Amino acid sequence: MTVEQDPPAATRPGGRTARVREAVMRAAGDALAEHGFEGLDLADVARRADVGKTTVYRRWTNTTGLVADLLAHMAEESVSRSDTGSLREDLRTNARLVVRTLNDPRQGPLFKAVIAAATGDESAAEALHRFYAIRIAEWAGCVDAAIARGELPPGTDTHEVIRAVSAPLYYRVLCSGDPLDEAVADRAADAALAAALADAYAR
Amino acid sequence: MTVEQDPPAATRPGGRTARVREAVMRAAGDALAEHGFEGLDLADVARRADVGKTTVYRRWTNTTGLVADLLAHMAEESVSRSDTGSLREDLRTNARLVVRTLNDPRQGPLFKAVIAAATGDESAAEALHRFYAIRIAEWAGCVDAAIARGELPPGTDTHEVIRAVSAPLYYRVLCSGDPLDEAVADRAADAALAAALADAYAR
DNA sequence: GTCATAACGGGACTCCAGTTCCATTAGCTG
DNA sequence: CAGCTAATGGAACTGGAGTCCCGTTATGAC
Repeated sequence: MTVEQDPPAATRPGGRTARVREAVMRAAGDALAEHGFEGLDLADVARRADVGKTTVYRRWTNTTGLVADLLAHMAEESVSRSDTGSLREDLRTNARLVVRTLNDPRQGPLFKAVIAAATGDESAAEALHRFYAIRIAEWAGCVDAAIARGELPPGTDTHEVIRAVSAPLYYRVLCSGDPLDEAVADRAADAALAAALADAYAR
Repeated sequence: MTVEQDPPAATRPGGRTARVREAVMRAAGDALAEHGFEGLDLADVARRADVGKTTVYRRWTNTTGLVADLLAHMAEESVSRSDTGSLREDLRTNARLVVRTLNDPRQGPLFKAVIAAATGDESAAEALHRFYAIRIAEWAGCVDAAIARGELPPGTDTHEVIRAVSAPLYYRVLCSGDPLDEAVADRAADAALAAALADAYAR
Protein backbone atom coordinates (compact mmCIF):
# COMPACT_ATOMS: atom_id res chain seq x y z
CA MET A 1 0.00 0.00 0.00
CA THR A 2 1.53 3.29 -1.09
CA VAL A 3 -0.14 5.69 1.23
CA GLU A 4 1.26 9.15 0.60
CA GLN A 5 2.27 10.03 4.16
CA ASP A 6 3.17 13.55 5.19
CA PRO A 7 1.49 15.62 2.45
CA PRO A 8 3.73 18.49 1.29
CA ALA A 9 2.71 20.64 4.25
CA ALA A 10 0.01 22.29 2.14
CA THR A 11 1.27 25.46 3.72
CA ARG A 12 2.99 28.42 2.16
CA PRO A 13 5.38 30.13 4.54
CA GLY A 14 6.99 31.98 1.66
CA GLY A 15 7.88 35.64 1.35
CA ARG A 16 4.55 37.33 1.90
CA THR A 17 3.44 35.37 4.94
CA ALA A 18 6.76 35.94 6.67
CA ARG A 19 6.67 39.62 5.72
CA VAL A 20 3.20 39.99 7.17
CA ARG A 21 4.27 38.32 10.41
CA GLU A 22 7.27 40.62 10.78
CA ALA A 23 5.16 43.71 10.20
CA VAL A 24 2.47 42.57 12.61
CA MET A 25 4.97 41.63 15.31
CA ARG A 26 6.57 45.06 15.11
CA ALA A 27 3.19 46.78 15.10
CA ALA A 28 1.97 44.68 18.02
CA GLY A 29 5.06 45.60 20.02
CA ASP A 30 4.49 49.27 19.30
CA ALA A 31 0.81 49.11 20.18
CA LEU A 32 1.44 47.22 23.42
CA ALA A 33 4.16 49.64 24.45
CA GLU A 34 1.83 52.57 23.82
CA HIS A 35 -1.56 51.45 25.08
CA GLY A 36 -0.78 48.41 27.23
CA PHE A 37 -2.47 45.07 26.92
CA GLU A 38 -5.99 46.10 27.79
CA GLY A 39 -5.85 48.88 25.20
CA LEU A 40 -4.72 46.48 22.50
CA ASP A 41 -6.93 46.59 19.41
CA LEU A 42 -6.22 44.16 16.59
CA ALA A 43 -7.69 46.54 14.05
CA ASP A 44 -5.19 49.17 15.17
CA VAL A 45 -2.34 46.66 14.88
CA ALA A 46 -3.50 45.81 11.37
CA ARG A 47 -3.51 49.49 10.40
CA ARG A 48 -0.01 50.04 11.81
CA ALA A 49 1.30 46.97 10.00
CA ASP A 50 -0.47 48.03 6.81
CA VAL A 51 -2.20 44.70 6.73
CA GLY A 52 -5.83 43.69 6.43
CA LYS A 53 -7.76 43.49 9.69
CA THR A 54 -9.14 40.13 8.62
CA THR A 55 -5.64 38.72 8.26
CA VAL A 56 -4.72 39.56 11.82
CA TYR A 57 -7.90 38.05 13.23
CA ARG A 58 -7.54 34.95 11.08
CA ARG A 59 -3.94 34.19 11.98
CA TRP A 60 -3.88 35.24 15.64
CA THR A 61 -7.53 34.94 16.64
CA ASN A 62 -7.40 37.37 19.56
CA THR A 63 -5.16 39.63 21.61
CA THR A 64 -3.70 36.88 23.77
CA GLY A 65 -2.88 34.78 20.73
CA LEU A 66 -1.02 37.72 19.27
CA VAL A 67 0.88 38.27 22.50
CA ALA A 68 1.81 34.60 22.70
CA ASP A 69 3.29 34.72 19.21
CA LEU A 70 5.04 38.00 19.98
CA LEU A 71 6.74 36.33 22.93
CA ALA A 72 7.86 33.43 20.75
CA HIS A 73 9.20 36.02 18.32
CA MET A 74 11.04 37.84 21.11
CA ALA A 75 12.48 34.58 22.42
CA GLU A 76 13.91 33.85 18.97
CA GLU A 77 16.26 36.81 19.32
CA SER A 78 18.76 35.34 21.75
CA VAL A 79 20.67 37.76 23.94
CA SER A 80 24.21 36.80 24.84
CA ARG A 81 25.05 36.84 28.51
CA SER A 82 28.15 38.45 29.89
CA ASP A 83 31.25 36.64 31.15
CA THR A 84 33.49 38.88 33.19
CA GLY A 85 35.19 36.12 35.16
CA SER A 86 33.51 37.24 38.38
CA LEU A 87 30.08 35.98 39.35
CA ARG A 88 29.30 39.16 41.26
CA GLU A 89 30.03 41.24 38.17
CA ASP A 90 28.07 38.93 35.88
CA LEU A 91 25.04 39.06 38.17
CA ARG A 92 25.29 42.85 38.40
CA THR A 93 25.46 43.06 34.63
CA ASN A 94 22.37 40.91 34.38
CA ALA A 95 20.52 42.97 36.98
CA ARG A 96 21.43 46.25 35.27
CA LEU A 97 20.27 44.84 31.95
CA VAL A 98 16.91 43.92 33.45
CA VAL A 99 16.55 47.34 35.04
CA ARG A 100 17.41 49.05 31.79
CA THR A 101 14.87 46.91 29.97
CA LEU A 102 12.09 47.53 32.49
CA ASN A 103 12.82 51.27 32.55
CA ASP A 104 13.01 51.54 28.77
CA PRO A 105 10.06 53.59 27.48
CA ARG A 106 9.28 50.97 24.87
CA GLN A 107 10.39 47.67 26.40
CA GLY A 108 9.11 48.38 29.92
CA PRO A 109 5.45 48.82 29.02
CA LEU A 110 5.77 45.95 26.58
CA PHE A 111 6.89 43.55 29.28
CA LYS A 112 4.20 44.76 31.64
CA ALA A 113 1.59 44.25 28.95
CA VAL A 114 2.82 40.79 28.14
CA ILE A 115 2.80 39.75 31.79
CA ALA A 116 -0.71 41.13 32.17
CA ALA A 117 -1.82 39.10 29.17
CA ALA A 118 -0.30 35.96 30.66
CA THR A 119 -2.29 36.29 33.89
CA GLY A 120 -5.52 35.76 32.01
CA ASP A 121 -4.69 33.32 29.26
CA GLU A 122 -3.09 29.92 29.46
CA SER A 123 -1.39 29.93 26.06
CA ALA A 124 0.08 33.38 26.65
CA ALA A 125 1.27 32.19 30.06
CA GLU A 126 3.00 29.19 28.49
CA ALA A 127 4.71 31.42 25.97
CA LEU A 128 5.85 33.72 28.75
CA HIS A 129 7.23 30.85 30.82
CA ARG A 130 9.11 29.52 27.80
CA PHE A 131 10.54 32.99 27.23
CA TYR A 132 11.85 33.30 30.78
CA ALA A 133 13.04 29.69 30.81
CA ILE A 134 15.26 30.50 27.84
CA ARG A 135 16.62 33.68 29.38
CA ILE A 136 17.22 32.06 32.76
CA ALA A 137 18.95 29.05 31.23
CA GLU A 138 21.19 31.36 29.20
CA TRP A 139 22.33 33.35 32.24
CA ALA A 140 22.57 30.28 34.43
CA GLY A 141 25.70 29.62 32.40
CA CYS A 142 27.39 32.37 34.44
CA VAL A 143 26.70 30.42 37.60
CA ASP A 144 27.95 27.21 36.04
CA ALA A 145 31.17 29.00 35.15
CA ALA A 146 31.43 30.32 38.71
CA ILE A 147 31.04 26.80 40.05
CA ALA A 148 33.77 25.64 37.66
CA ARG A 149 36.00 28.45 39.01
CA GLY A 150 35.24 27.35 42.55
CA GLU A 151 33.31 30.49 43.53
CA LEU A 152 30.33 28.34 44.43
CA PRO A 153 30.13 24.68 45.38
CA PRO A 154 28.67 22.09 43.00
CA GLY A 155 25.05 21.30 43.68
CA THR A 156 24.02 24.95 43.65
CA ASP A 157 20.66 25.55 41.94
CA THR A 158 21.98 27.70 39.13
CA HIS A 159 18.57 28.72 37.80
CA GLU A 160 17.47 29.78 41.26
CA VAL A 161 20.40 32.19 41.49
CA ILE A 162 19.39 33.89 38.26
CA ARG A 163 15.72 34.03 39.27
CA ALA A 164 16.80 35.61 42.57
CA VAL A 165 18.45 38.45 40.65
CA SER A 166 15.39 39.37 38.61
CA ALA A 167 12.73 38.69 41.22
CA PRO A 168 13.07 41.84 43.36
CA LEU A 169 13.23 43.98 40.23
CA TYR A 170 10.00 42.61 38.78
CA TYR A 171 8.39 42.74 42.22
CA ARG A 172 9.05 46.45 42.39
CA VAL A 173 7.70 47.11 38.93
CA LEU A 174 4.62 44.92 39.21
CA CYS A 175 3.64 45.02 42.88
CA SER A 176 5.15 47.54 45.24
CA GLY A 177 5.82 50.26 42.67
CA ASP A 178 9.13 51.24 44.26
CA PRO A 179 11.62 52.94 41.96
CA LEU A 180 14.15 51.00 39.91
CA ASP A 181 17.72 52.17 39.35
CA GLU A 182 21.26 50.86 39.12
CA ALA A 183 21.72 50.89 42.89
CA VAL A 184 18.70 48.65 43.26
CA ALA A 185 20.05 46.41 40.52
CA ASP A 186 23.40 46.02 42.26
CA ARG A 187 21.70 45.31 45.57
CA ALA A 188 19.55 42.63 43.91
CA ALA A 189 22.62 40.98 42.40
CA ASP A 190 24.53 41.08 45.69
CA ALA A 191 21.54 39.69 47.57
CA ALA A 192 21.23 36.80 45.12
CA LEU A 193 24.91 36.00 45.54
CA ALA A 194 24.68 36.21 49.35
CA ALA A 195 21.67 33.88 49.34
CA ALA A 196 23.51 31.37 47.13
CA LEU A 197 26.57 31.42 49.40
CA ALA A 198 24.49 31.04 52.54
CA ASP A 199 22.62 28.16 50.94
CA ALA A 200 25.96 26.51 50.14
CA TYR A 201 27.16 26.84 53.73
CA ALA A 202 23.90 25.40 55.05
CA ARG A 203 24.48 22.19 53.07
CA MET B 1 -21.74 87.60 56.84
CA THR B 2 -22.76 84.13 57.92
CA VAL B 3 -21.61 82.06 55.01
CA GLU B 4 -22.45 78.43 55.69
CA GLN B 5 -19.04 76.89 55.07
CA ASP B 6 -18.63 73.16 54.60
CA PRO B 7 -22.16 72.19 53.60
CA PRO B 8 -23.27 68.98 55.38
CA ALA B 9 -21.38 66.78 52.95
CA ALA B 10 -24.40 66.61 50.64
CA THR B 11 -23.58 62.96 50.49
CA ARG B 12 -25.51 60.04 51.84
CA PRO B 13 -23.27 57.15 52.84
CA GLY B 14 -26.09 55.58 54.82
CA GLY B 15 -27.25 51.99 54.85
CA ARG B 16 -28.11 51.37 51.25
CA THR B 17 -25.00 52.85 49.69
CA ALA B 18 -22.73 50.91 52.01
CA ARG B 19 -24.76 47.75 51.41
CA VAL B 20 -24.41 48.16 47.66
CA ARG B 21 -20.67 48.65 47.94
CA GLU B 22 -20.25 45.51 50.05
CA ALA B 23 -22.28 43.45 47.59
CA VAL B 24 -20.40 44.82 44.59
CA MET B 25 -17.00 44.30 46.20
CA ARG B 26 -17.81 40.68 46.95
CA ALA B 27 -19.22 40.15 43.46
CA ALA B 28 -16.20 41.82 41.86
CA GLY B 29 -13.85 39.56 43.83
CA ASP B 30 -15.79 36.50 42.70
CA ALA B 31 -15.87 37.61 39.08
CA LEU B 32 -12.15 38.43 39.02
CA ALA B 33 -11.24 35.12 40.61
CA GLU B 34 -13.32 33.28 38.02
CA HIS B 35 -12.68 35.09 34.76
CA GLY B 36 -9.58 37.20 35.46
CA PHE B 37 -9.28 40.88 34.76
CA GLU B 38 -9.70 40.81 31.02
CA GLY B 39 -12.89 38.79 31.38
CA LEU B 40 -14.34 41.25 33.86
CA ASP B 41 -17.78 42.53 32.83
CA LEU B 42 -19.44 45.17 34.95
CA ALA B 43 -22.89 44.01 33.89
CA ASP B 44 -22.01 40.55 35.20
CA VAL B 45 -20.79 42.03 38.49
CA ALA B 46 -24.05 43.95 38.80
CA ARG B 47 -26.06 40.78 38.25
CA ARG B 48 -24.05 38.85 40.88
CA ALA B 49 -24.45 41.69 43.36
CA ASP B 50 -28.15 41.95 42.55
CA VAL B 51 -27.65 45.61 41.78
CA GLY B 52 -28.55 47.75 38.78
CA LYS B 53 -25.99 47.81 35.99
CA THR B 54 -26.31 51.59 35.85
CA THR B 55 -25.30 51.88 39.50
CA VAL B 56 -22.06 50.03 38.96
CA TYR B 57 -21.13 52.11 35.94
CA ARG B 58 -22.08 55.34 37.72
CA ARG B 59 -20.05 54.70 40.86
CA TRP B 60 -17.02 52.91 39.45
CA THR B 61 -16.96 54.10 35.83
CA ASN B 62 -14.97 51.16 34.43
CA THR B 63 -13.22 47.92 35.29
CA THR B 64 -10.00 49.51 36.53
CA GLY B 65 -11.94 51.88 38.78
CA LEU B 66 -13.71 48.91 40.29
CA VAL B 67 -10.42 47.09 40.83
CA ALA B 68 -8.88 50.16 42.46
CA ASP B 69 -11.74 50.35 44.94
CA LEU B 70 -11.57 46.62 45.55
CA LEU B 71 -7.93 46.99 46.51
CA ALA B 72 -8.76 49.80 48.91
CA HIS B 73 -11.42 47.53 50.35
CA MET B 74 -8.94 44.65 50.70
CA ALA B 75 -6.38 46.94 52.33
CA GLU B 76 -8.95 47.94 54.94
CA GLU B 77 -8.94 44.40 56.31
CA SER B 78 -5.63 44.47 58.14
CA VAL B 79 -3.87 41.18 58.68
CA SER B 80 -1.86 40.81 61.83
CA ARG B 81 1.74 39.73 61.38
CA SER B 82 3.30 36.97 63.40
CA ASP B 83 5.79 37.45 66.24
CA THR B 84 7.55 34.22 67.11
CA GLY B 85 10.63 35.83 68.63
CA SER B 86 12.80 34.59 65.78
CA LEU B 87 13.22 36.58 62.59
CA ARG B 88 13.80 33.45 60.54
CA GLU B 89 10.54 31.98 61.78
CA ASP B 90 8.62 35.22 61.24
CA LEU B 91 9.92 35.51 57.68
CA ARG B 92 9.04 31.89 56.99
CA THR B 93 5.57 32.47 58.35
CA ASN B 94 5.19 35.45 56.05
CA ALA B 95 6.48 33.53 53.04
CA ARG B 96 4.15 30.61 53.71
CA LEU B 97 1.23 33.00 54.05
CA VAL B 98 2.04 34.54 50.67
CA VAL B 99 2.36 31.11 49.07
CA ARG B 100 -0.92 29.98 50.55
CA THR B 101 -2.60 33.15 49.28
CA LEU B 102 -1.18 32.84 45.77
CA ASN B 103 -2.07 29.15 45.60
CA ASP B 104 -5.59 29.69 46.94
CA PRO B 105 -8.14 28.97 44.19
CA ARG B 106 -9.95 32.21 44.92
CA GLN B 107 -7.26 34.60 46.18
CA GLY B 108 -4.59 33.55 43.69
CA PRO B 109 -6.46 34.45 40.51
CA LEU B 110 -7.75 37.56 42.25
CA PHE B 111 -4.25 38.84 42.93
CA LYS B 112 -3.15 38.01 39.41
CA ALA B 113 -6.12 39.89 38.01
CA VAL B 114 -5.51 42.90 40.17
CA ILE B 115 -1.84 43.05 39.20
CA ALA B 116 -2.80 42.76 35.56
CA ALA B 117 -5.21 45.66 35.95
CA ALA B 118 -2.50 47.77 37.57
CA THR B 119 -0.14 47.32 34.62
CA GLY B 120 -2.51 49.23 32.38
CA ASP B 121 -4.11 51.86 34.59
CA GLU B 122 -2.48 54.49 36.75
CA SER B 123 -5.18 54.71 39.42
CA ALA B 124 -5.32 50.93 39.81
CA ALA B 125 -1.52 50.91 40.04
CA GLU B 126 -1.59 53.51 42.82
CA ALA B 127 -4.17 51.49 44.72
CA LEU B 128 -2.02 48.38 44.34
CA HIS B 129 1.10 50.16 45.54
CA ARG B 130 -0.78 51.48 48.58
CA PHE B 131 -1.99 47.97 49.30
CA TYR B 132 1.50 46.51 49.27
CA ALA B 133 2.93 49.47 51.16
CA ILE B 134 0.53 48.70 54.00
CA ARG B 135 1.32 45.00 54.03
CA ILE B 136 5.07 45.57 53.83
CA ALA B 137 5.01 48.18 56.59
CA GLU B 138 3.04 45.81 58.78
CA TRP B 139 5.51 42.95 58.41
CA ALA B 140 8.53 45.24 58.58
CA GLY B 141 7.64 45.36 62.27
CA CYS B 142 9.11 41.85 62.54
CA VAL B 143 12.43 43.15 61.29
CA ASP B 144 12.28 46.10 63.67
CA ALA B 145 11.75 43.65 66.52
CA ALA B 146 14.69 41.57 65.31
CA ILE B 147 16.90 44.65 65.28
CA ALA B 148 15.75 45.42 68.83
CA ARG B 149 16.69 41.86 69.81
CA GLY B 150 20.12 42.31 68.20
CA GLU B 151 19.56 39.77 65.41
CA LEU B 152 20.27 42.45 62.84
CA PRO B 153 22.20 45.72 63.16
CA PRO B 154 20.43 49.08 63.18
CA GLY B 155 20.33 50.77 59.79
CA THR B 156 18.96 47.69 58.05
CA ASP B 157 16.36 48.54 55.40
CA THR B 158 13.46 46.75 57.07
CA HIS B 159 11.04 47.14 54.13
CA GLU B 160 13.63 45.73 51.74
CA VAL B 161 13.86 42.56 53.83
CA ILE B 162 10.12 42.01 53.59
CA ARG B 163 10.07 42.76 49.88
CA ALA B 164 12.89 40.25 49.43
CA VAL B 165 10.71 37.53 50.95
CA SER B 166 7.77 38.06 48.60
CA ALA B 167 9.68 38.92 45.45
CA PRO B 168 10.77 35.43 44.37
CA LEU B 169 7.29 34.09 45.06
CA TYR B 170 5.58 36.64 42.87
CA TYR B 171 8.27 36.25 40.25
CA ARG B 172 7.47 32.57 39.98
CA VAL B 173 3.75 33.16 39.72
CA LEU B 174 3.88 36.07 37.28
CA CYS B 175 6.96 35.45 35.16
CA SER B 176 8.77 32.13 35.23
CA GLY B 177 5.75 29.97 36.08
CA ASP B 178 7.75 27.71 38.37
CA PRO B 179 5.75 25.88 41.05
CA LEU B 180 5.11 27.37 44.46
CA ASP B 181 5.15 25.33 47.66
CA GLU B 182 6.25 25.52 51.30
CA ALA B 183 9.80 24.50 50.48
CA VAL B 184 10.05 27.42 48.06
CA ALA B 185 8.57 29.69 50.70
CA ASP B 186 11.15 28.67 53.28
CA ARG B 187 13.95 29.09 50.80
CA ALA B 188 12.71 32.60 49.97
CA ALA B 189 12.61 33.54 53.64
CA ASP B 190 16.08 32.15 54.29
CA ALA B 191 17.48 33.90 51.23
CA ALA B 192 16.02 37.22 52.39
CA LEU B 193 17.59 36.76 55.80
CA ALA B 194 20.95 35.79 54.30
CA ALA B 195 20.89 38.86 52.08
CA ALA B 196 20.09 41.13 55.02
CA LEU B 197 22.93 39.66 57.07
CA ALA B 198 25.40 39.94 54.21
CA ASP B 199 24.34 43.52 53.65
CA ALA B 200 24.94 44.24 57.34
CA TYR B 201 28.45 42.77 57.21
CA ALA B 202 29.26 44.79 54.12
CA ARG B 203 28.55 48.02 56.01
C1' DG C 1 -44.70 62.22 60.10
C1' DT C 2 -43.36 65.05 55.95
C1' DC C 3 -40.34 66.67 52.49
C1' DA C 4 -36.30 67.31 49.48
C1' DT C 5 -33.12 64.90 47.05
C1' DA C 6 -29.14 61.44 46.87
C1' DA C 7 -28.86 57.16 45.08
C1' DC C 8 -30.72 53.30 42.65
C1' DG C 9 -33.11 50.47 38.76
C1' DG C 10 -34.98 49.29 34.23
C1' DG C 11 -34.78 49.49 29.57
C1' DA C 12 -33.92 51.66 25.17
C1' DC C 13 -30.07 53.25 22.51
C1' DT C 14 -25.29 53.72 20.55
C1' DC C 15 -21.05 52.37 18.92
C1' DC C 16 -17.31 49.61 17.79
C1' DA C 17 -14.56 45.18 18.39
C1' DG C 18 -14.87 40.96 16.23
C1' DT C 19 -17.12 37.97 12.40
C1' DT C 20 -18.47 36.62 7.85
C1' DC C 21 -18.38 36.65 2.82
C1' DC C 22 -16.37 36.97 -1.28
C1' DA C 23 -13.14 39.09 -4.59
C1' DT C 24 -8.12 39.67 -5.36
C1' DT C 25 -3.20 38.76 -4.95
C1' DA C 26 0.87 36.11 -5.03
C1' DG C 27 3.58 31.45 -3.59
C1' DC C 28 4.55 27.10 -5.15
C1' DT C 29 4.57 23.20 -8.69
C1' DG C 30 5.40 21.29 -13.09
C1' DC D 1 4.79 30.90 -17.87
C1' DA D 2 0.40 28.79 -16.72
C1' DG D 3 -2.61 27.00 -13.30
C1' DC D 4 -3.92 25.93 -8.72
C1' DT D 5 -4.89 27.53 -4.40
C1' DA D 6 -3.00 29.42 0.16
C1' DA D 7 -3.21 33.69 1.94
C1' DT D 8 -4.62 38.38 1.99
C1' DG D 9 -7.82 42.54 1.66
C1' DG D 10 -12.12 45.14 1.59
C1' DA D 11 -16.63 45.85 3.12
C1' DA D 12 -20.92 44.77 5.08
C1' DC D 13 -22.83 42.74 9.19
C1' DT D 14 -23.65 41.65 14.20
C1' DG D 15 -23.60 41.21 19.24
C1' DG D 16 -22.85 42.96 23.40
C1' DA D 17 -20.30 46.30 26.41
C1' DG D 18 -21.04 50.82 27.89
C1' DT D 19 -24.31 55.17 27.82
C1' DC D 20 -28.46 57.78 28.47
C1' DC D 21 -32.98 58.95 30.11
C1' DC D 22 -36.28 59.07 33.36
C1' DG D 23 -39.21 56.97 36.86
C1' DT D 24 -38.67 54.89 41.67
C1' DT D 25 -36.76 54.14 46.27
C1' DA D 26 -35.12 55.26 50.65
C1' DT D 27 -31.90 58.36 53.52
C1' DG D 28 -31.39 62.16 56.40
C1' DA D 29 -33.07 66.74 58.10
C1' DC D 30 -36.72 69.15 60.24
